[in-house]
Amino acid sequence: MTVTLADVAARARVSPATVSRVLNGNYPVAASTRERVLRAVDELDYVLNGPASSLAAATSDLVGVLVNDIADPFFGIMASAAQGAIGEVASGRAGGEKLAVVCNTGGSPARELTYLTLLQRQRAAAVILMGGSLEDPEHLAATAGKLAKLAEAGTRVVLCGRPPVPGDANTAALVFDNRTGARLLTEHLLGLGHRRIGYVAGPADRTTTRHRLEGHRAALAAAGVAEGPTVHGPYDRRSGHEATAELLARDPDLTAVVAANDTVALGVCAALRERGLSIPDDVSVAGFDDLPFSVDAVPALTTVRLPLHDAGARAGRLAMGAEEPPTDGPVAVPGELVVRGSTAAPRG
Amino acid sequence: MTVTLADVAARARVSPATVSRVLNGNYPVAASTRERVLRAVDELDYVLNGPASSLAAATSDLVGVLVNDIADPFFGIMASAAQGAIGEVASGRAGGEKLAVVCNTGGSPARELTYLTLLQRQRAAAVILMGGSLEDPEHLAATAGKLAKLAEAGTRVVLCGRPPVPGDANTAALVFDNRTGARLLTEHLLGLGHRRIGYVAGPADRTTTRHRLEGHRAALAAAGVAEGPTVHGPYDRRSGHEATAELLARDPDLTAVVAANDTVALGVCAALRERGLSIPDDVSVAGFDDLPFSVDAVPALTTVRLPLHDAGARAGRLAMGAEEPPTDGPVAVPGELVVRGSTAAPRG
DNA sequence: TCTCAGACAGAAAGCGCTTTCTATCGGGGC
DNA sequence: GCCCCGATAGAAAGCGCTTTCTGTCTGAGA
Repeated sequence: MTVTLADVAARARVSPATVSRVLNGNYPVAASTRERVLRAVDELDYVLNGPASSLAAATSDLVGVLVNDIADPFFGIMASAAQGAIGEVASGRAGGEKLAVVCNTGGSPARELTYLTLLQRQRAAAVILMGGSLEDPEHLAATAGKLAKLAEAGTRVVLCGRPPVPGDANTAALVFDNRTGARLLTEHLLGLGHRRIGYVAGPADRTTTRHRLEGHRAALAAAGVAEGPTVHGPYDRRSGHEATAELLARDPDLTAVVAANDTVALGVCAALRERGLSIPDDVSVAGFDDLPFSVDAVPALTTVRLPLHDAGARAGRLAMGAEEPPTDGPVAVPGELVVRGSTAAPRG
Repeated sequence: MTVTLADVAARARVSPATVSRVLNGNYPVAASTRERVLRAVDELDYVLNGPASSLAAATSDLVGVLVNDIADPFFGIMASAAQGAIGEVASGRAGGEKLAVVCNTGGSPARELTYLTLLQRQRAAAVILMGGSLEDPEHLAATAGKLAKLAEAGTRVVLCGRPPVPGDANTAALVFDNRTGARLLTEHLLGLGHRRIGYVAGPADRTTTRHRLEGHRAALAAAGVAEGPTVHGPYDRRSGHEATAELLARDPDLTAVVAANDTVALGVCAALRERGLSIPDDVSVAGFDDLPFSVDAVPALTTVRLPLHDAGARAGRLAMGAEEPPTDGPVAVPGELVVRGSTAAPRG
């Protein structure tokens, strides 16, 4: 029925071992033999049996990329960059074709663990975890345990945009400097003269949420300005939309709103407009991430640009072992303040 | 080193066969035995060896979802829905845990084929191809061949938003009715009184592009209105931005622009604004897909809503065999015209 | 009491590949 | 002319699981 290595070997009049060696290219094979084998492979339309190969070699060519929300371009961009980098590295290695796949956890710790187990089952070559994590100690411990098991089994683990596991110095980590980015953003607002700043934060128990909030508060504290109202919600536009009403109810004299990210900011803008408030004349709005649509918002969004593409690509290379991770802790990826039309000095 | 089935068997004082049966739940095992096995699994922290299992069973628990661009929410939403549905169906079956993974082809035919081969290697349980395909006969034939091979090997193949392979009646297919959607949209514009309508199309050789363009032209033809300028480009905002200049150069008196999709429409809006043209007073703009950000554009985008989530979920169920595909051709998924602020009657 | 069906459990044969460990074959060095 | 080495190729032993084929044992029916 299906063509096997043995069939190819028979056709090429060599042993299965030789065919395997030709296909994996890690053992000297005479050019003429190689050619004969390759021809047989072609003629028989042979496709390697992945599971058999993985079983025998005790490793597979799967690389898993876990993301919190695949429908969010924030993750899409990073994942895409990682896949691209992985493909690029793989194409330069004989028989190194990797199956880079992205798994959508939907932000659920349970699904994250499930995916990790599934990848562990497959003896994945590498796993990249993208995006902030839940700060629940139990889940953190469970994840750390899984990652340790994976690493132990030879799977390369890379964190991208997620704080390193404490005490685990040997998994590569890329972390966005959310704190500094948020601080710069709030400083910008303070510099414009804003003193009543509302904040629409992400889910309360996520690292990203906390870090951005901390940066925001640090800026406020440094300037001696009191913290305005803060509302937590998911990282989506609806959250921004709903939170705005709450923010305004708590402080009707708000002159600026900082959102957890650009998507949320869009919701904030919509809600503000619905109430007849103009941006930035009545209220300034700022986002975070600088996703592609942010420049097209009206007015264009002031935000903090994160080098999503670069970070994803780097994570991909790290996962392929094509780049050495720094030995002294995680790589800090800085964000860059991008000032656009959605922020301005508050009305006289 | 690593714990194997045999270790678990030894610990539970049963044969490996029994452990396997407990884990796969498809053979009667006494409750007490089952419990003993499960405990052993737990105590030893056993993780099934996927490759070994797949090899022996000649099938794996991988489900591949191929998308053209993972950074585009259009695909993200569908992929997310599909993964969700797959997870849901899987959780209802003992040992039916599936590893739903999304693969990003970047619209490249070569990568599409590569992924298909990789998935074939893994003996994937199912493959879902999302989004329109290239219309190159050679690539079409290559893809059709691969899909036939996959189906033959027992992999379930589902097309979502991609026209069925001619002559292949047994792979399930969900197709968006892009033609009708596009026709409705252009009819809406015509109804408002527009007679000079520019069109920013997607890449020339894609099915989606062609179908939308055909619907647009059909509406024009039915109304006896001459076709305005048309420019092709990728499905991104930049394309819309650049195409707008071209469109305006070809016909400075354009009163409306139809874009290939919402993302492109955003680019069109930006370009129009940069030239000091107001939307919809000077020029009406329409998109397609109704992605989440479209309602937040200013003005909100008139577009054609595609039930991306539903379609993705359905594709997922089809891939799991949890829903029977219709025997009489593909399922046509209709789009719904959504009229918002970006379109209005042309100026006097 | 004896038989037999039904419910479980075990033995063992692979699944298709990788990878040591062994040949085998020409040559160059002495 | 002999020995040893480098370059290739083959033999064969698994990798860890699934599954068919056989039991074994229990209780119901006769």
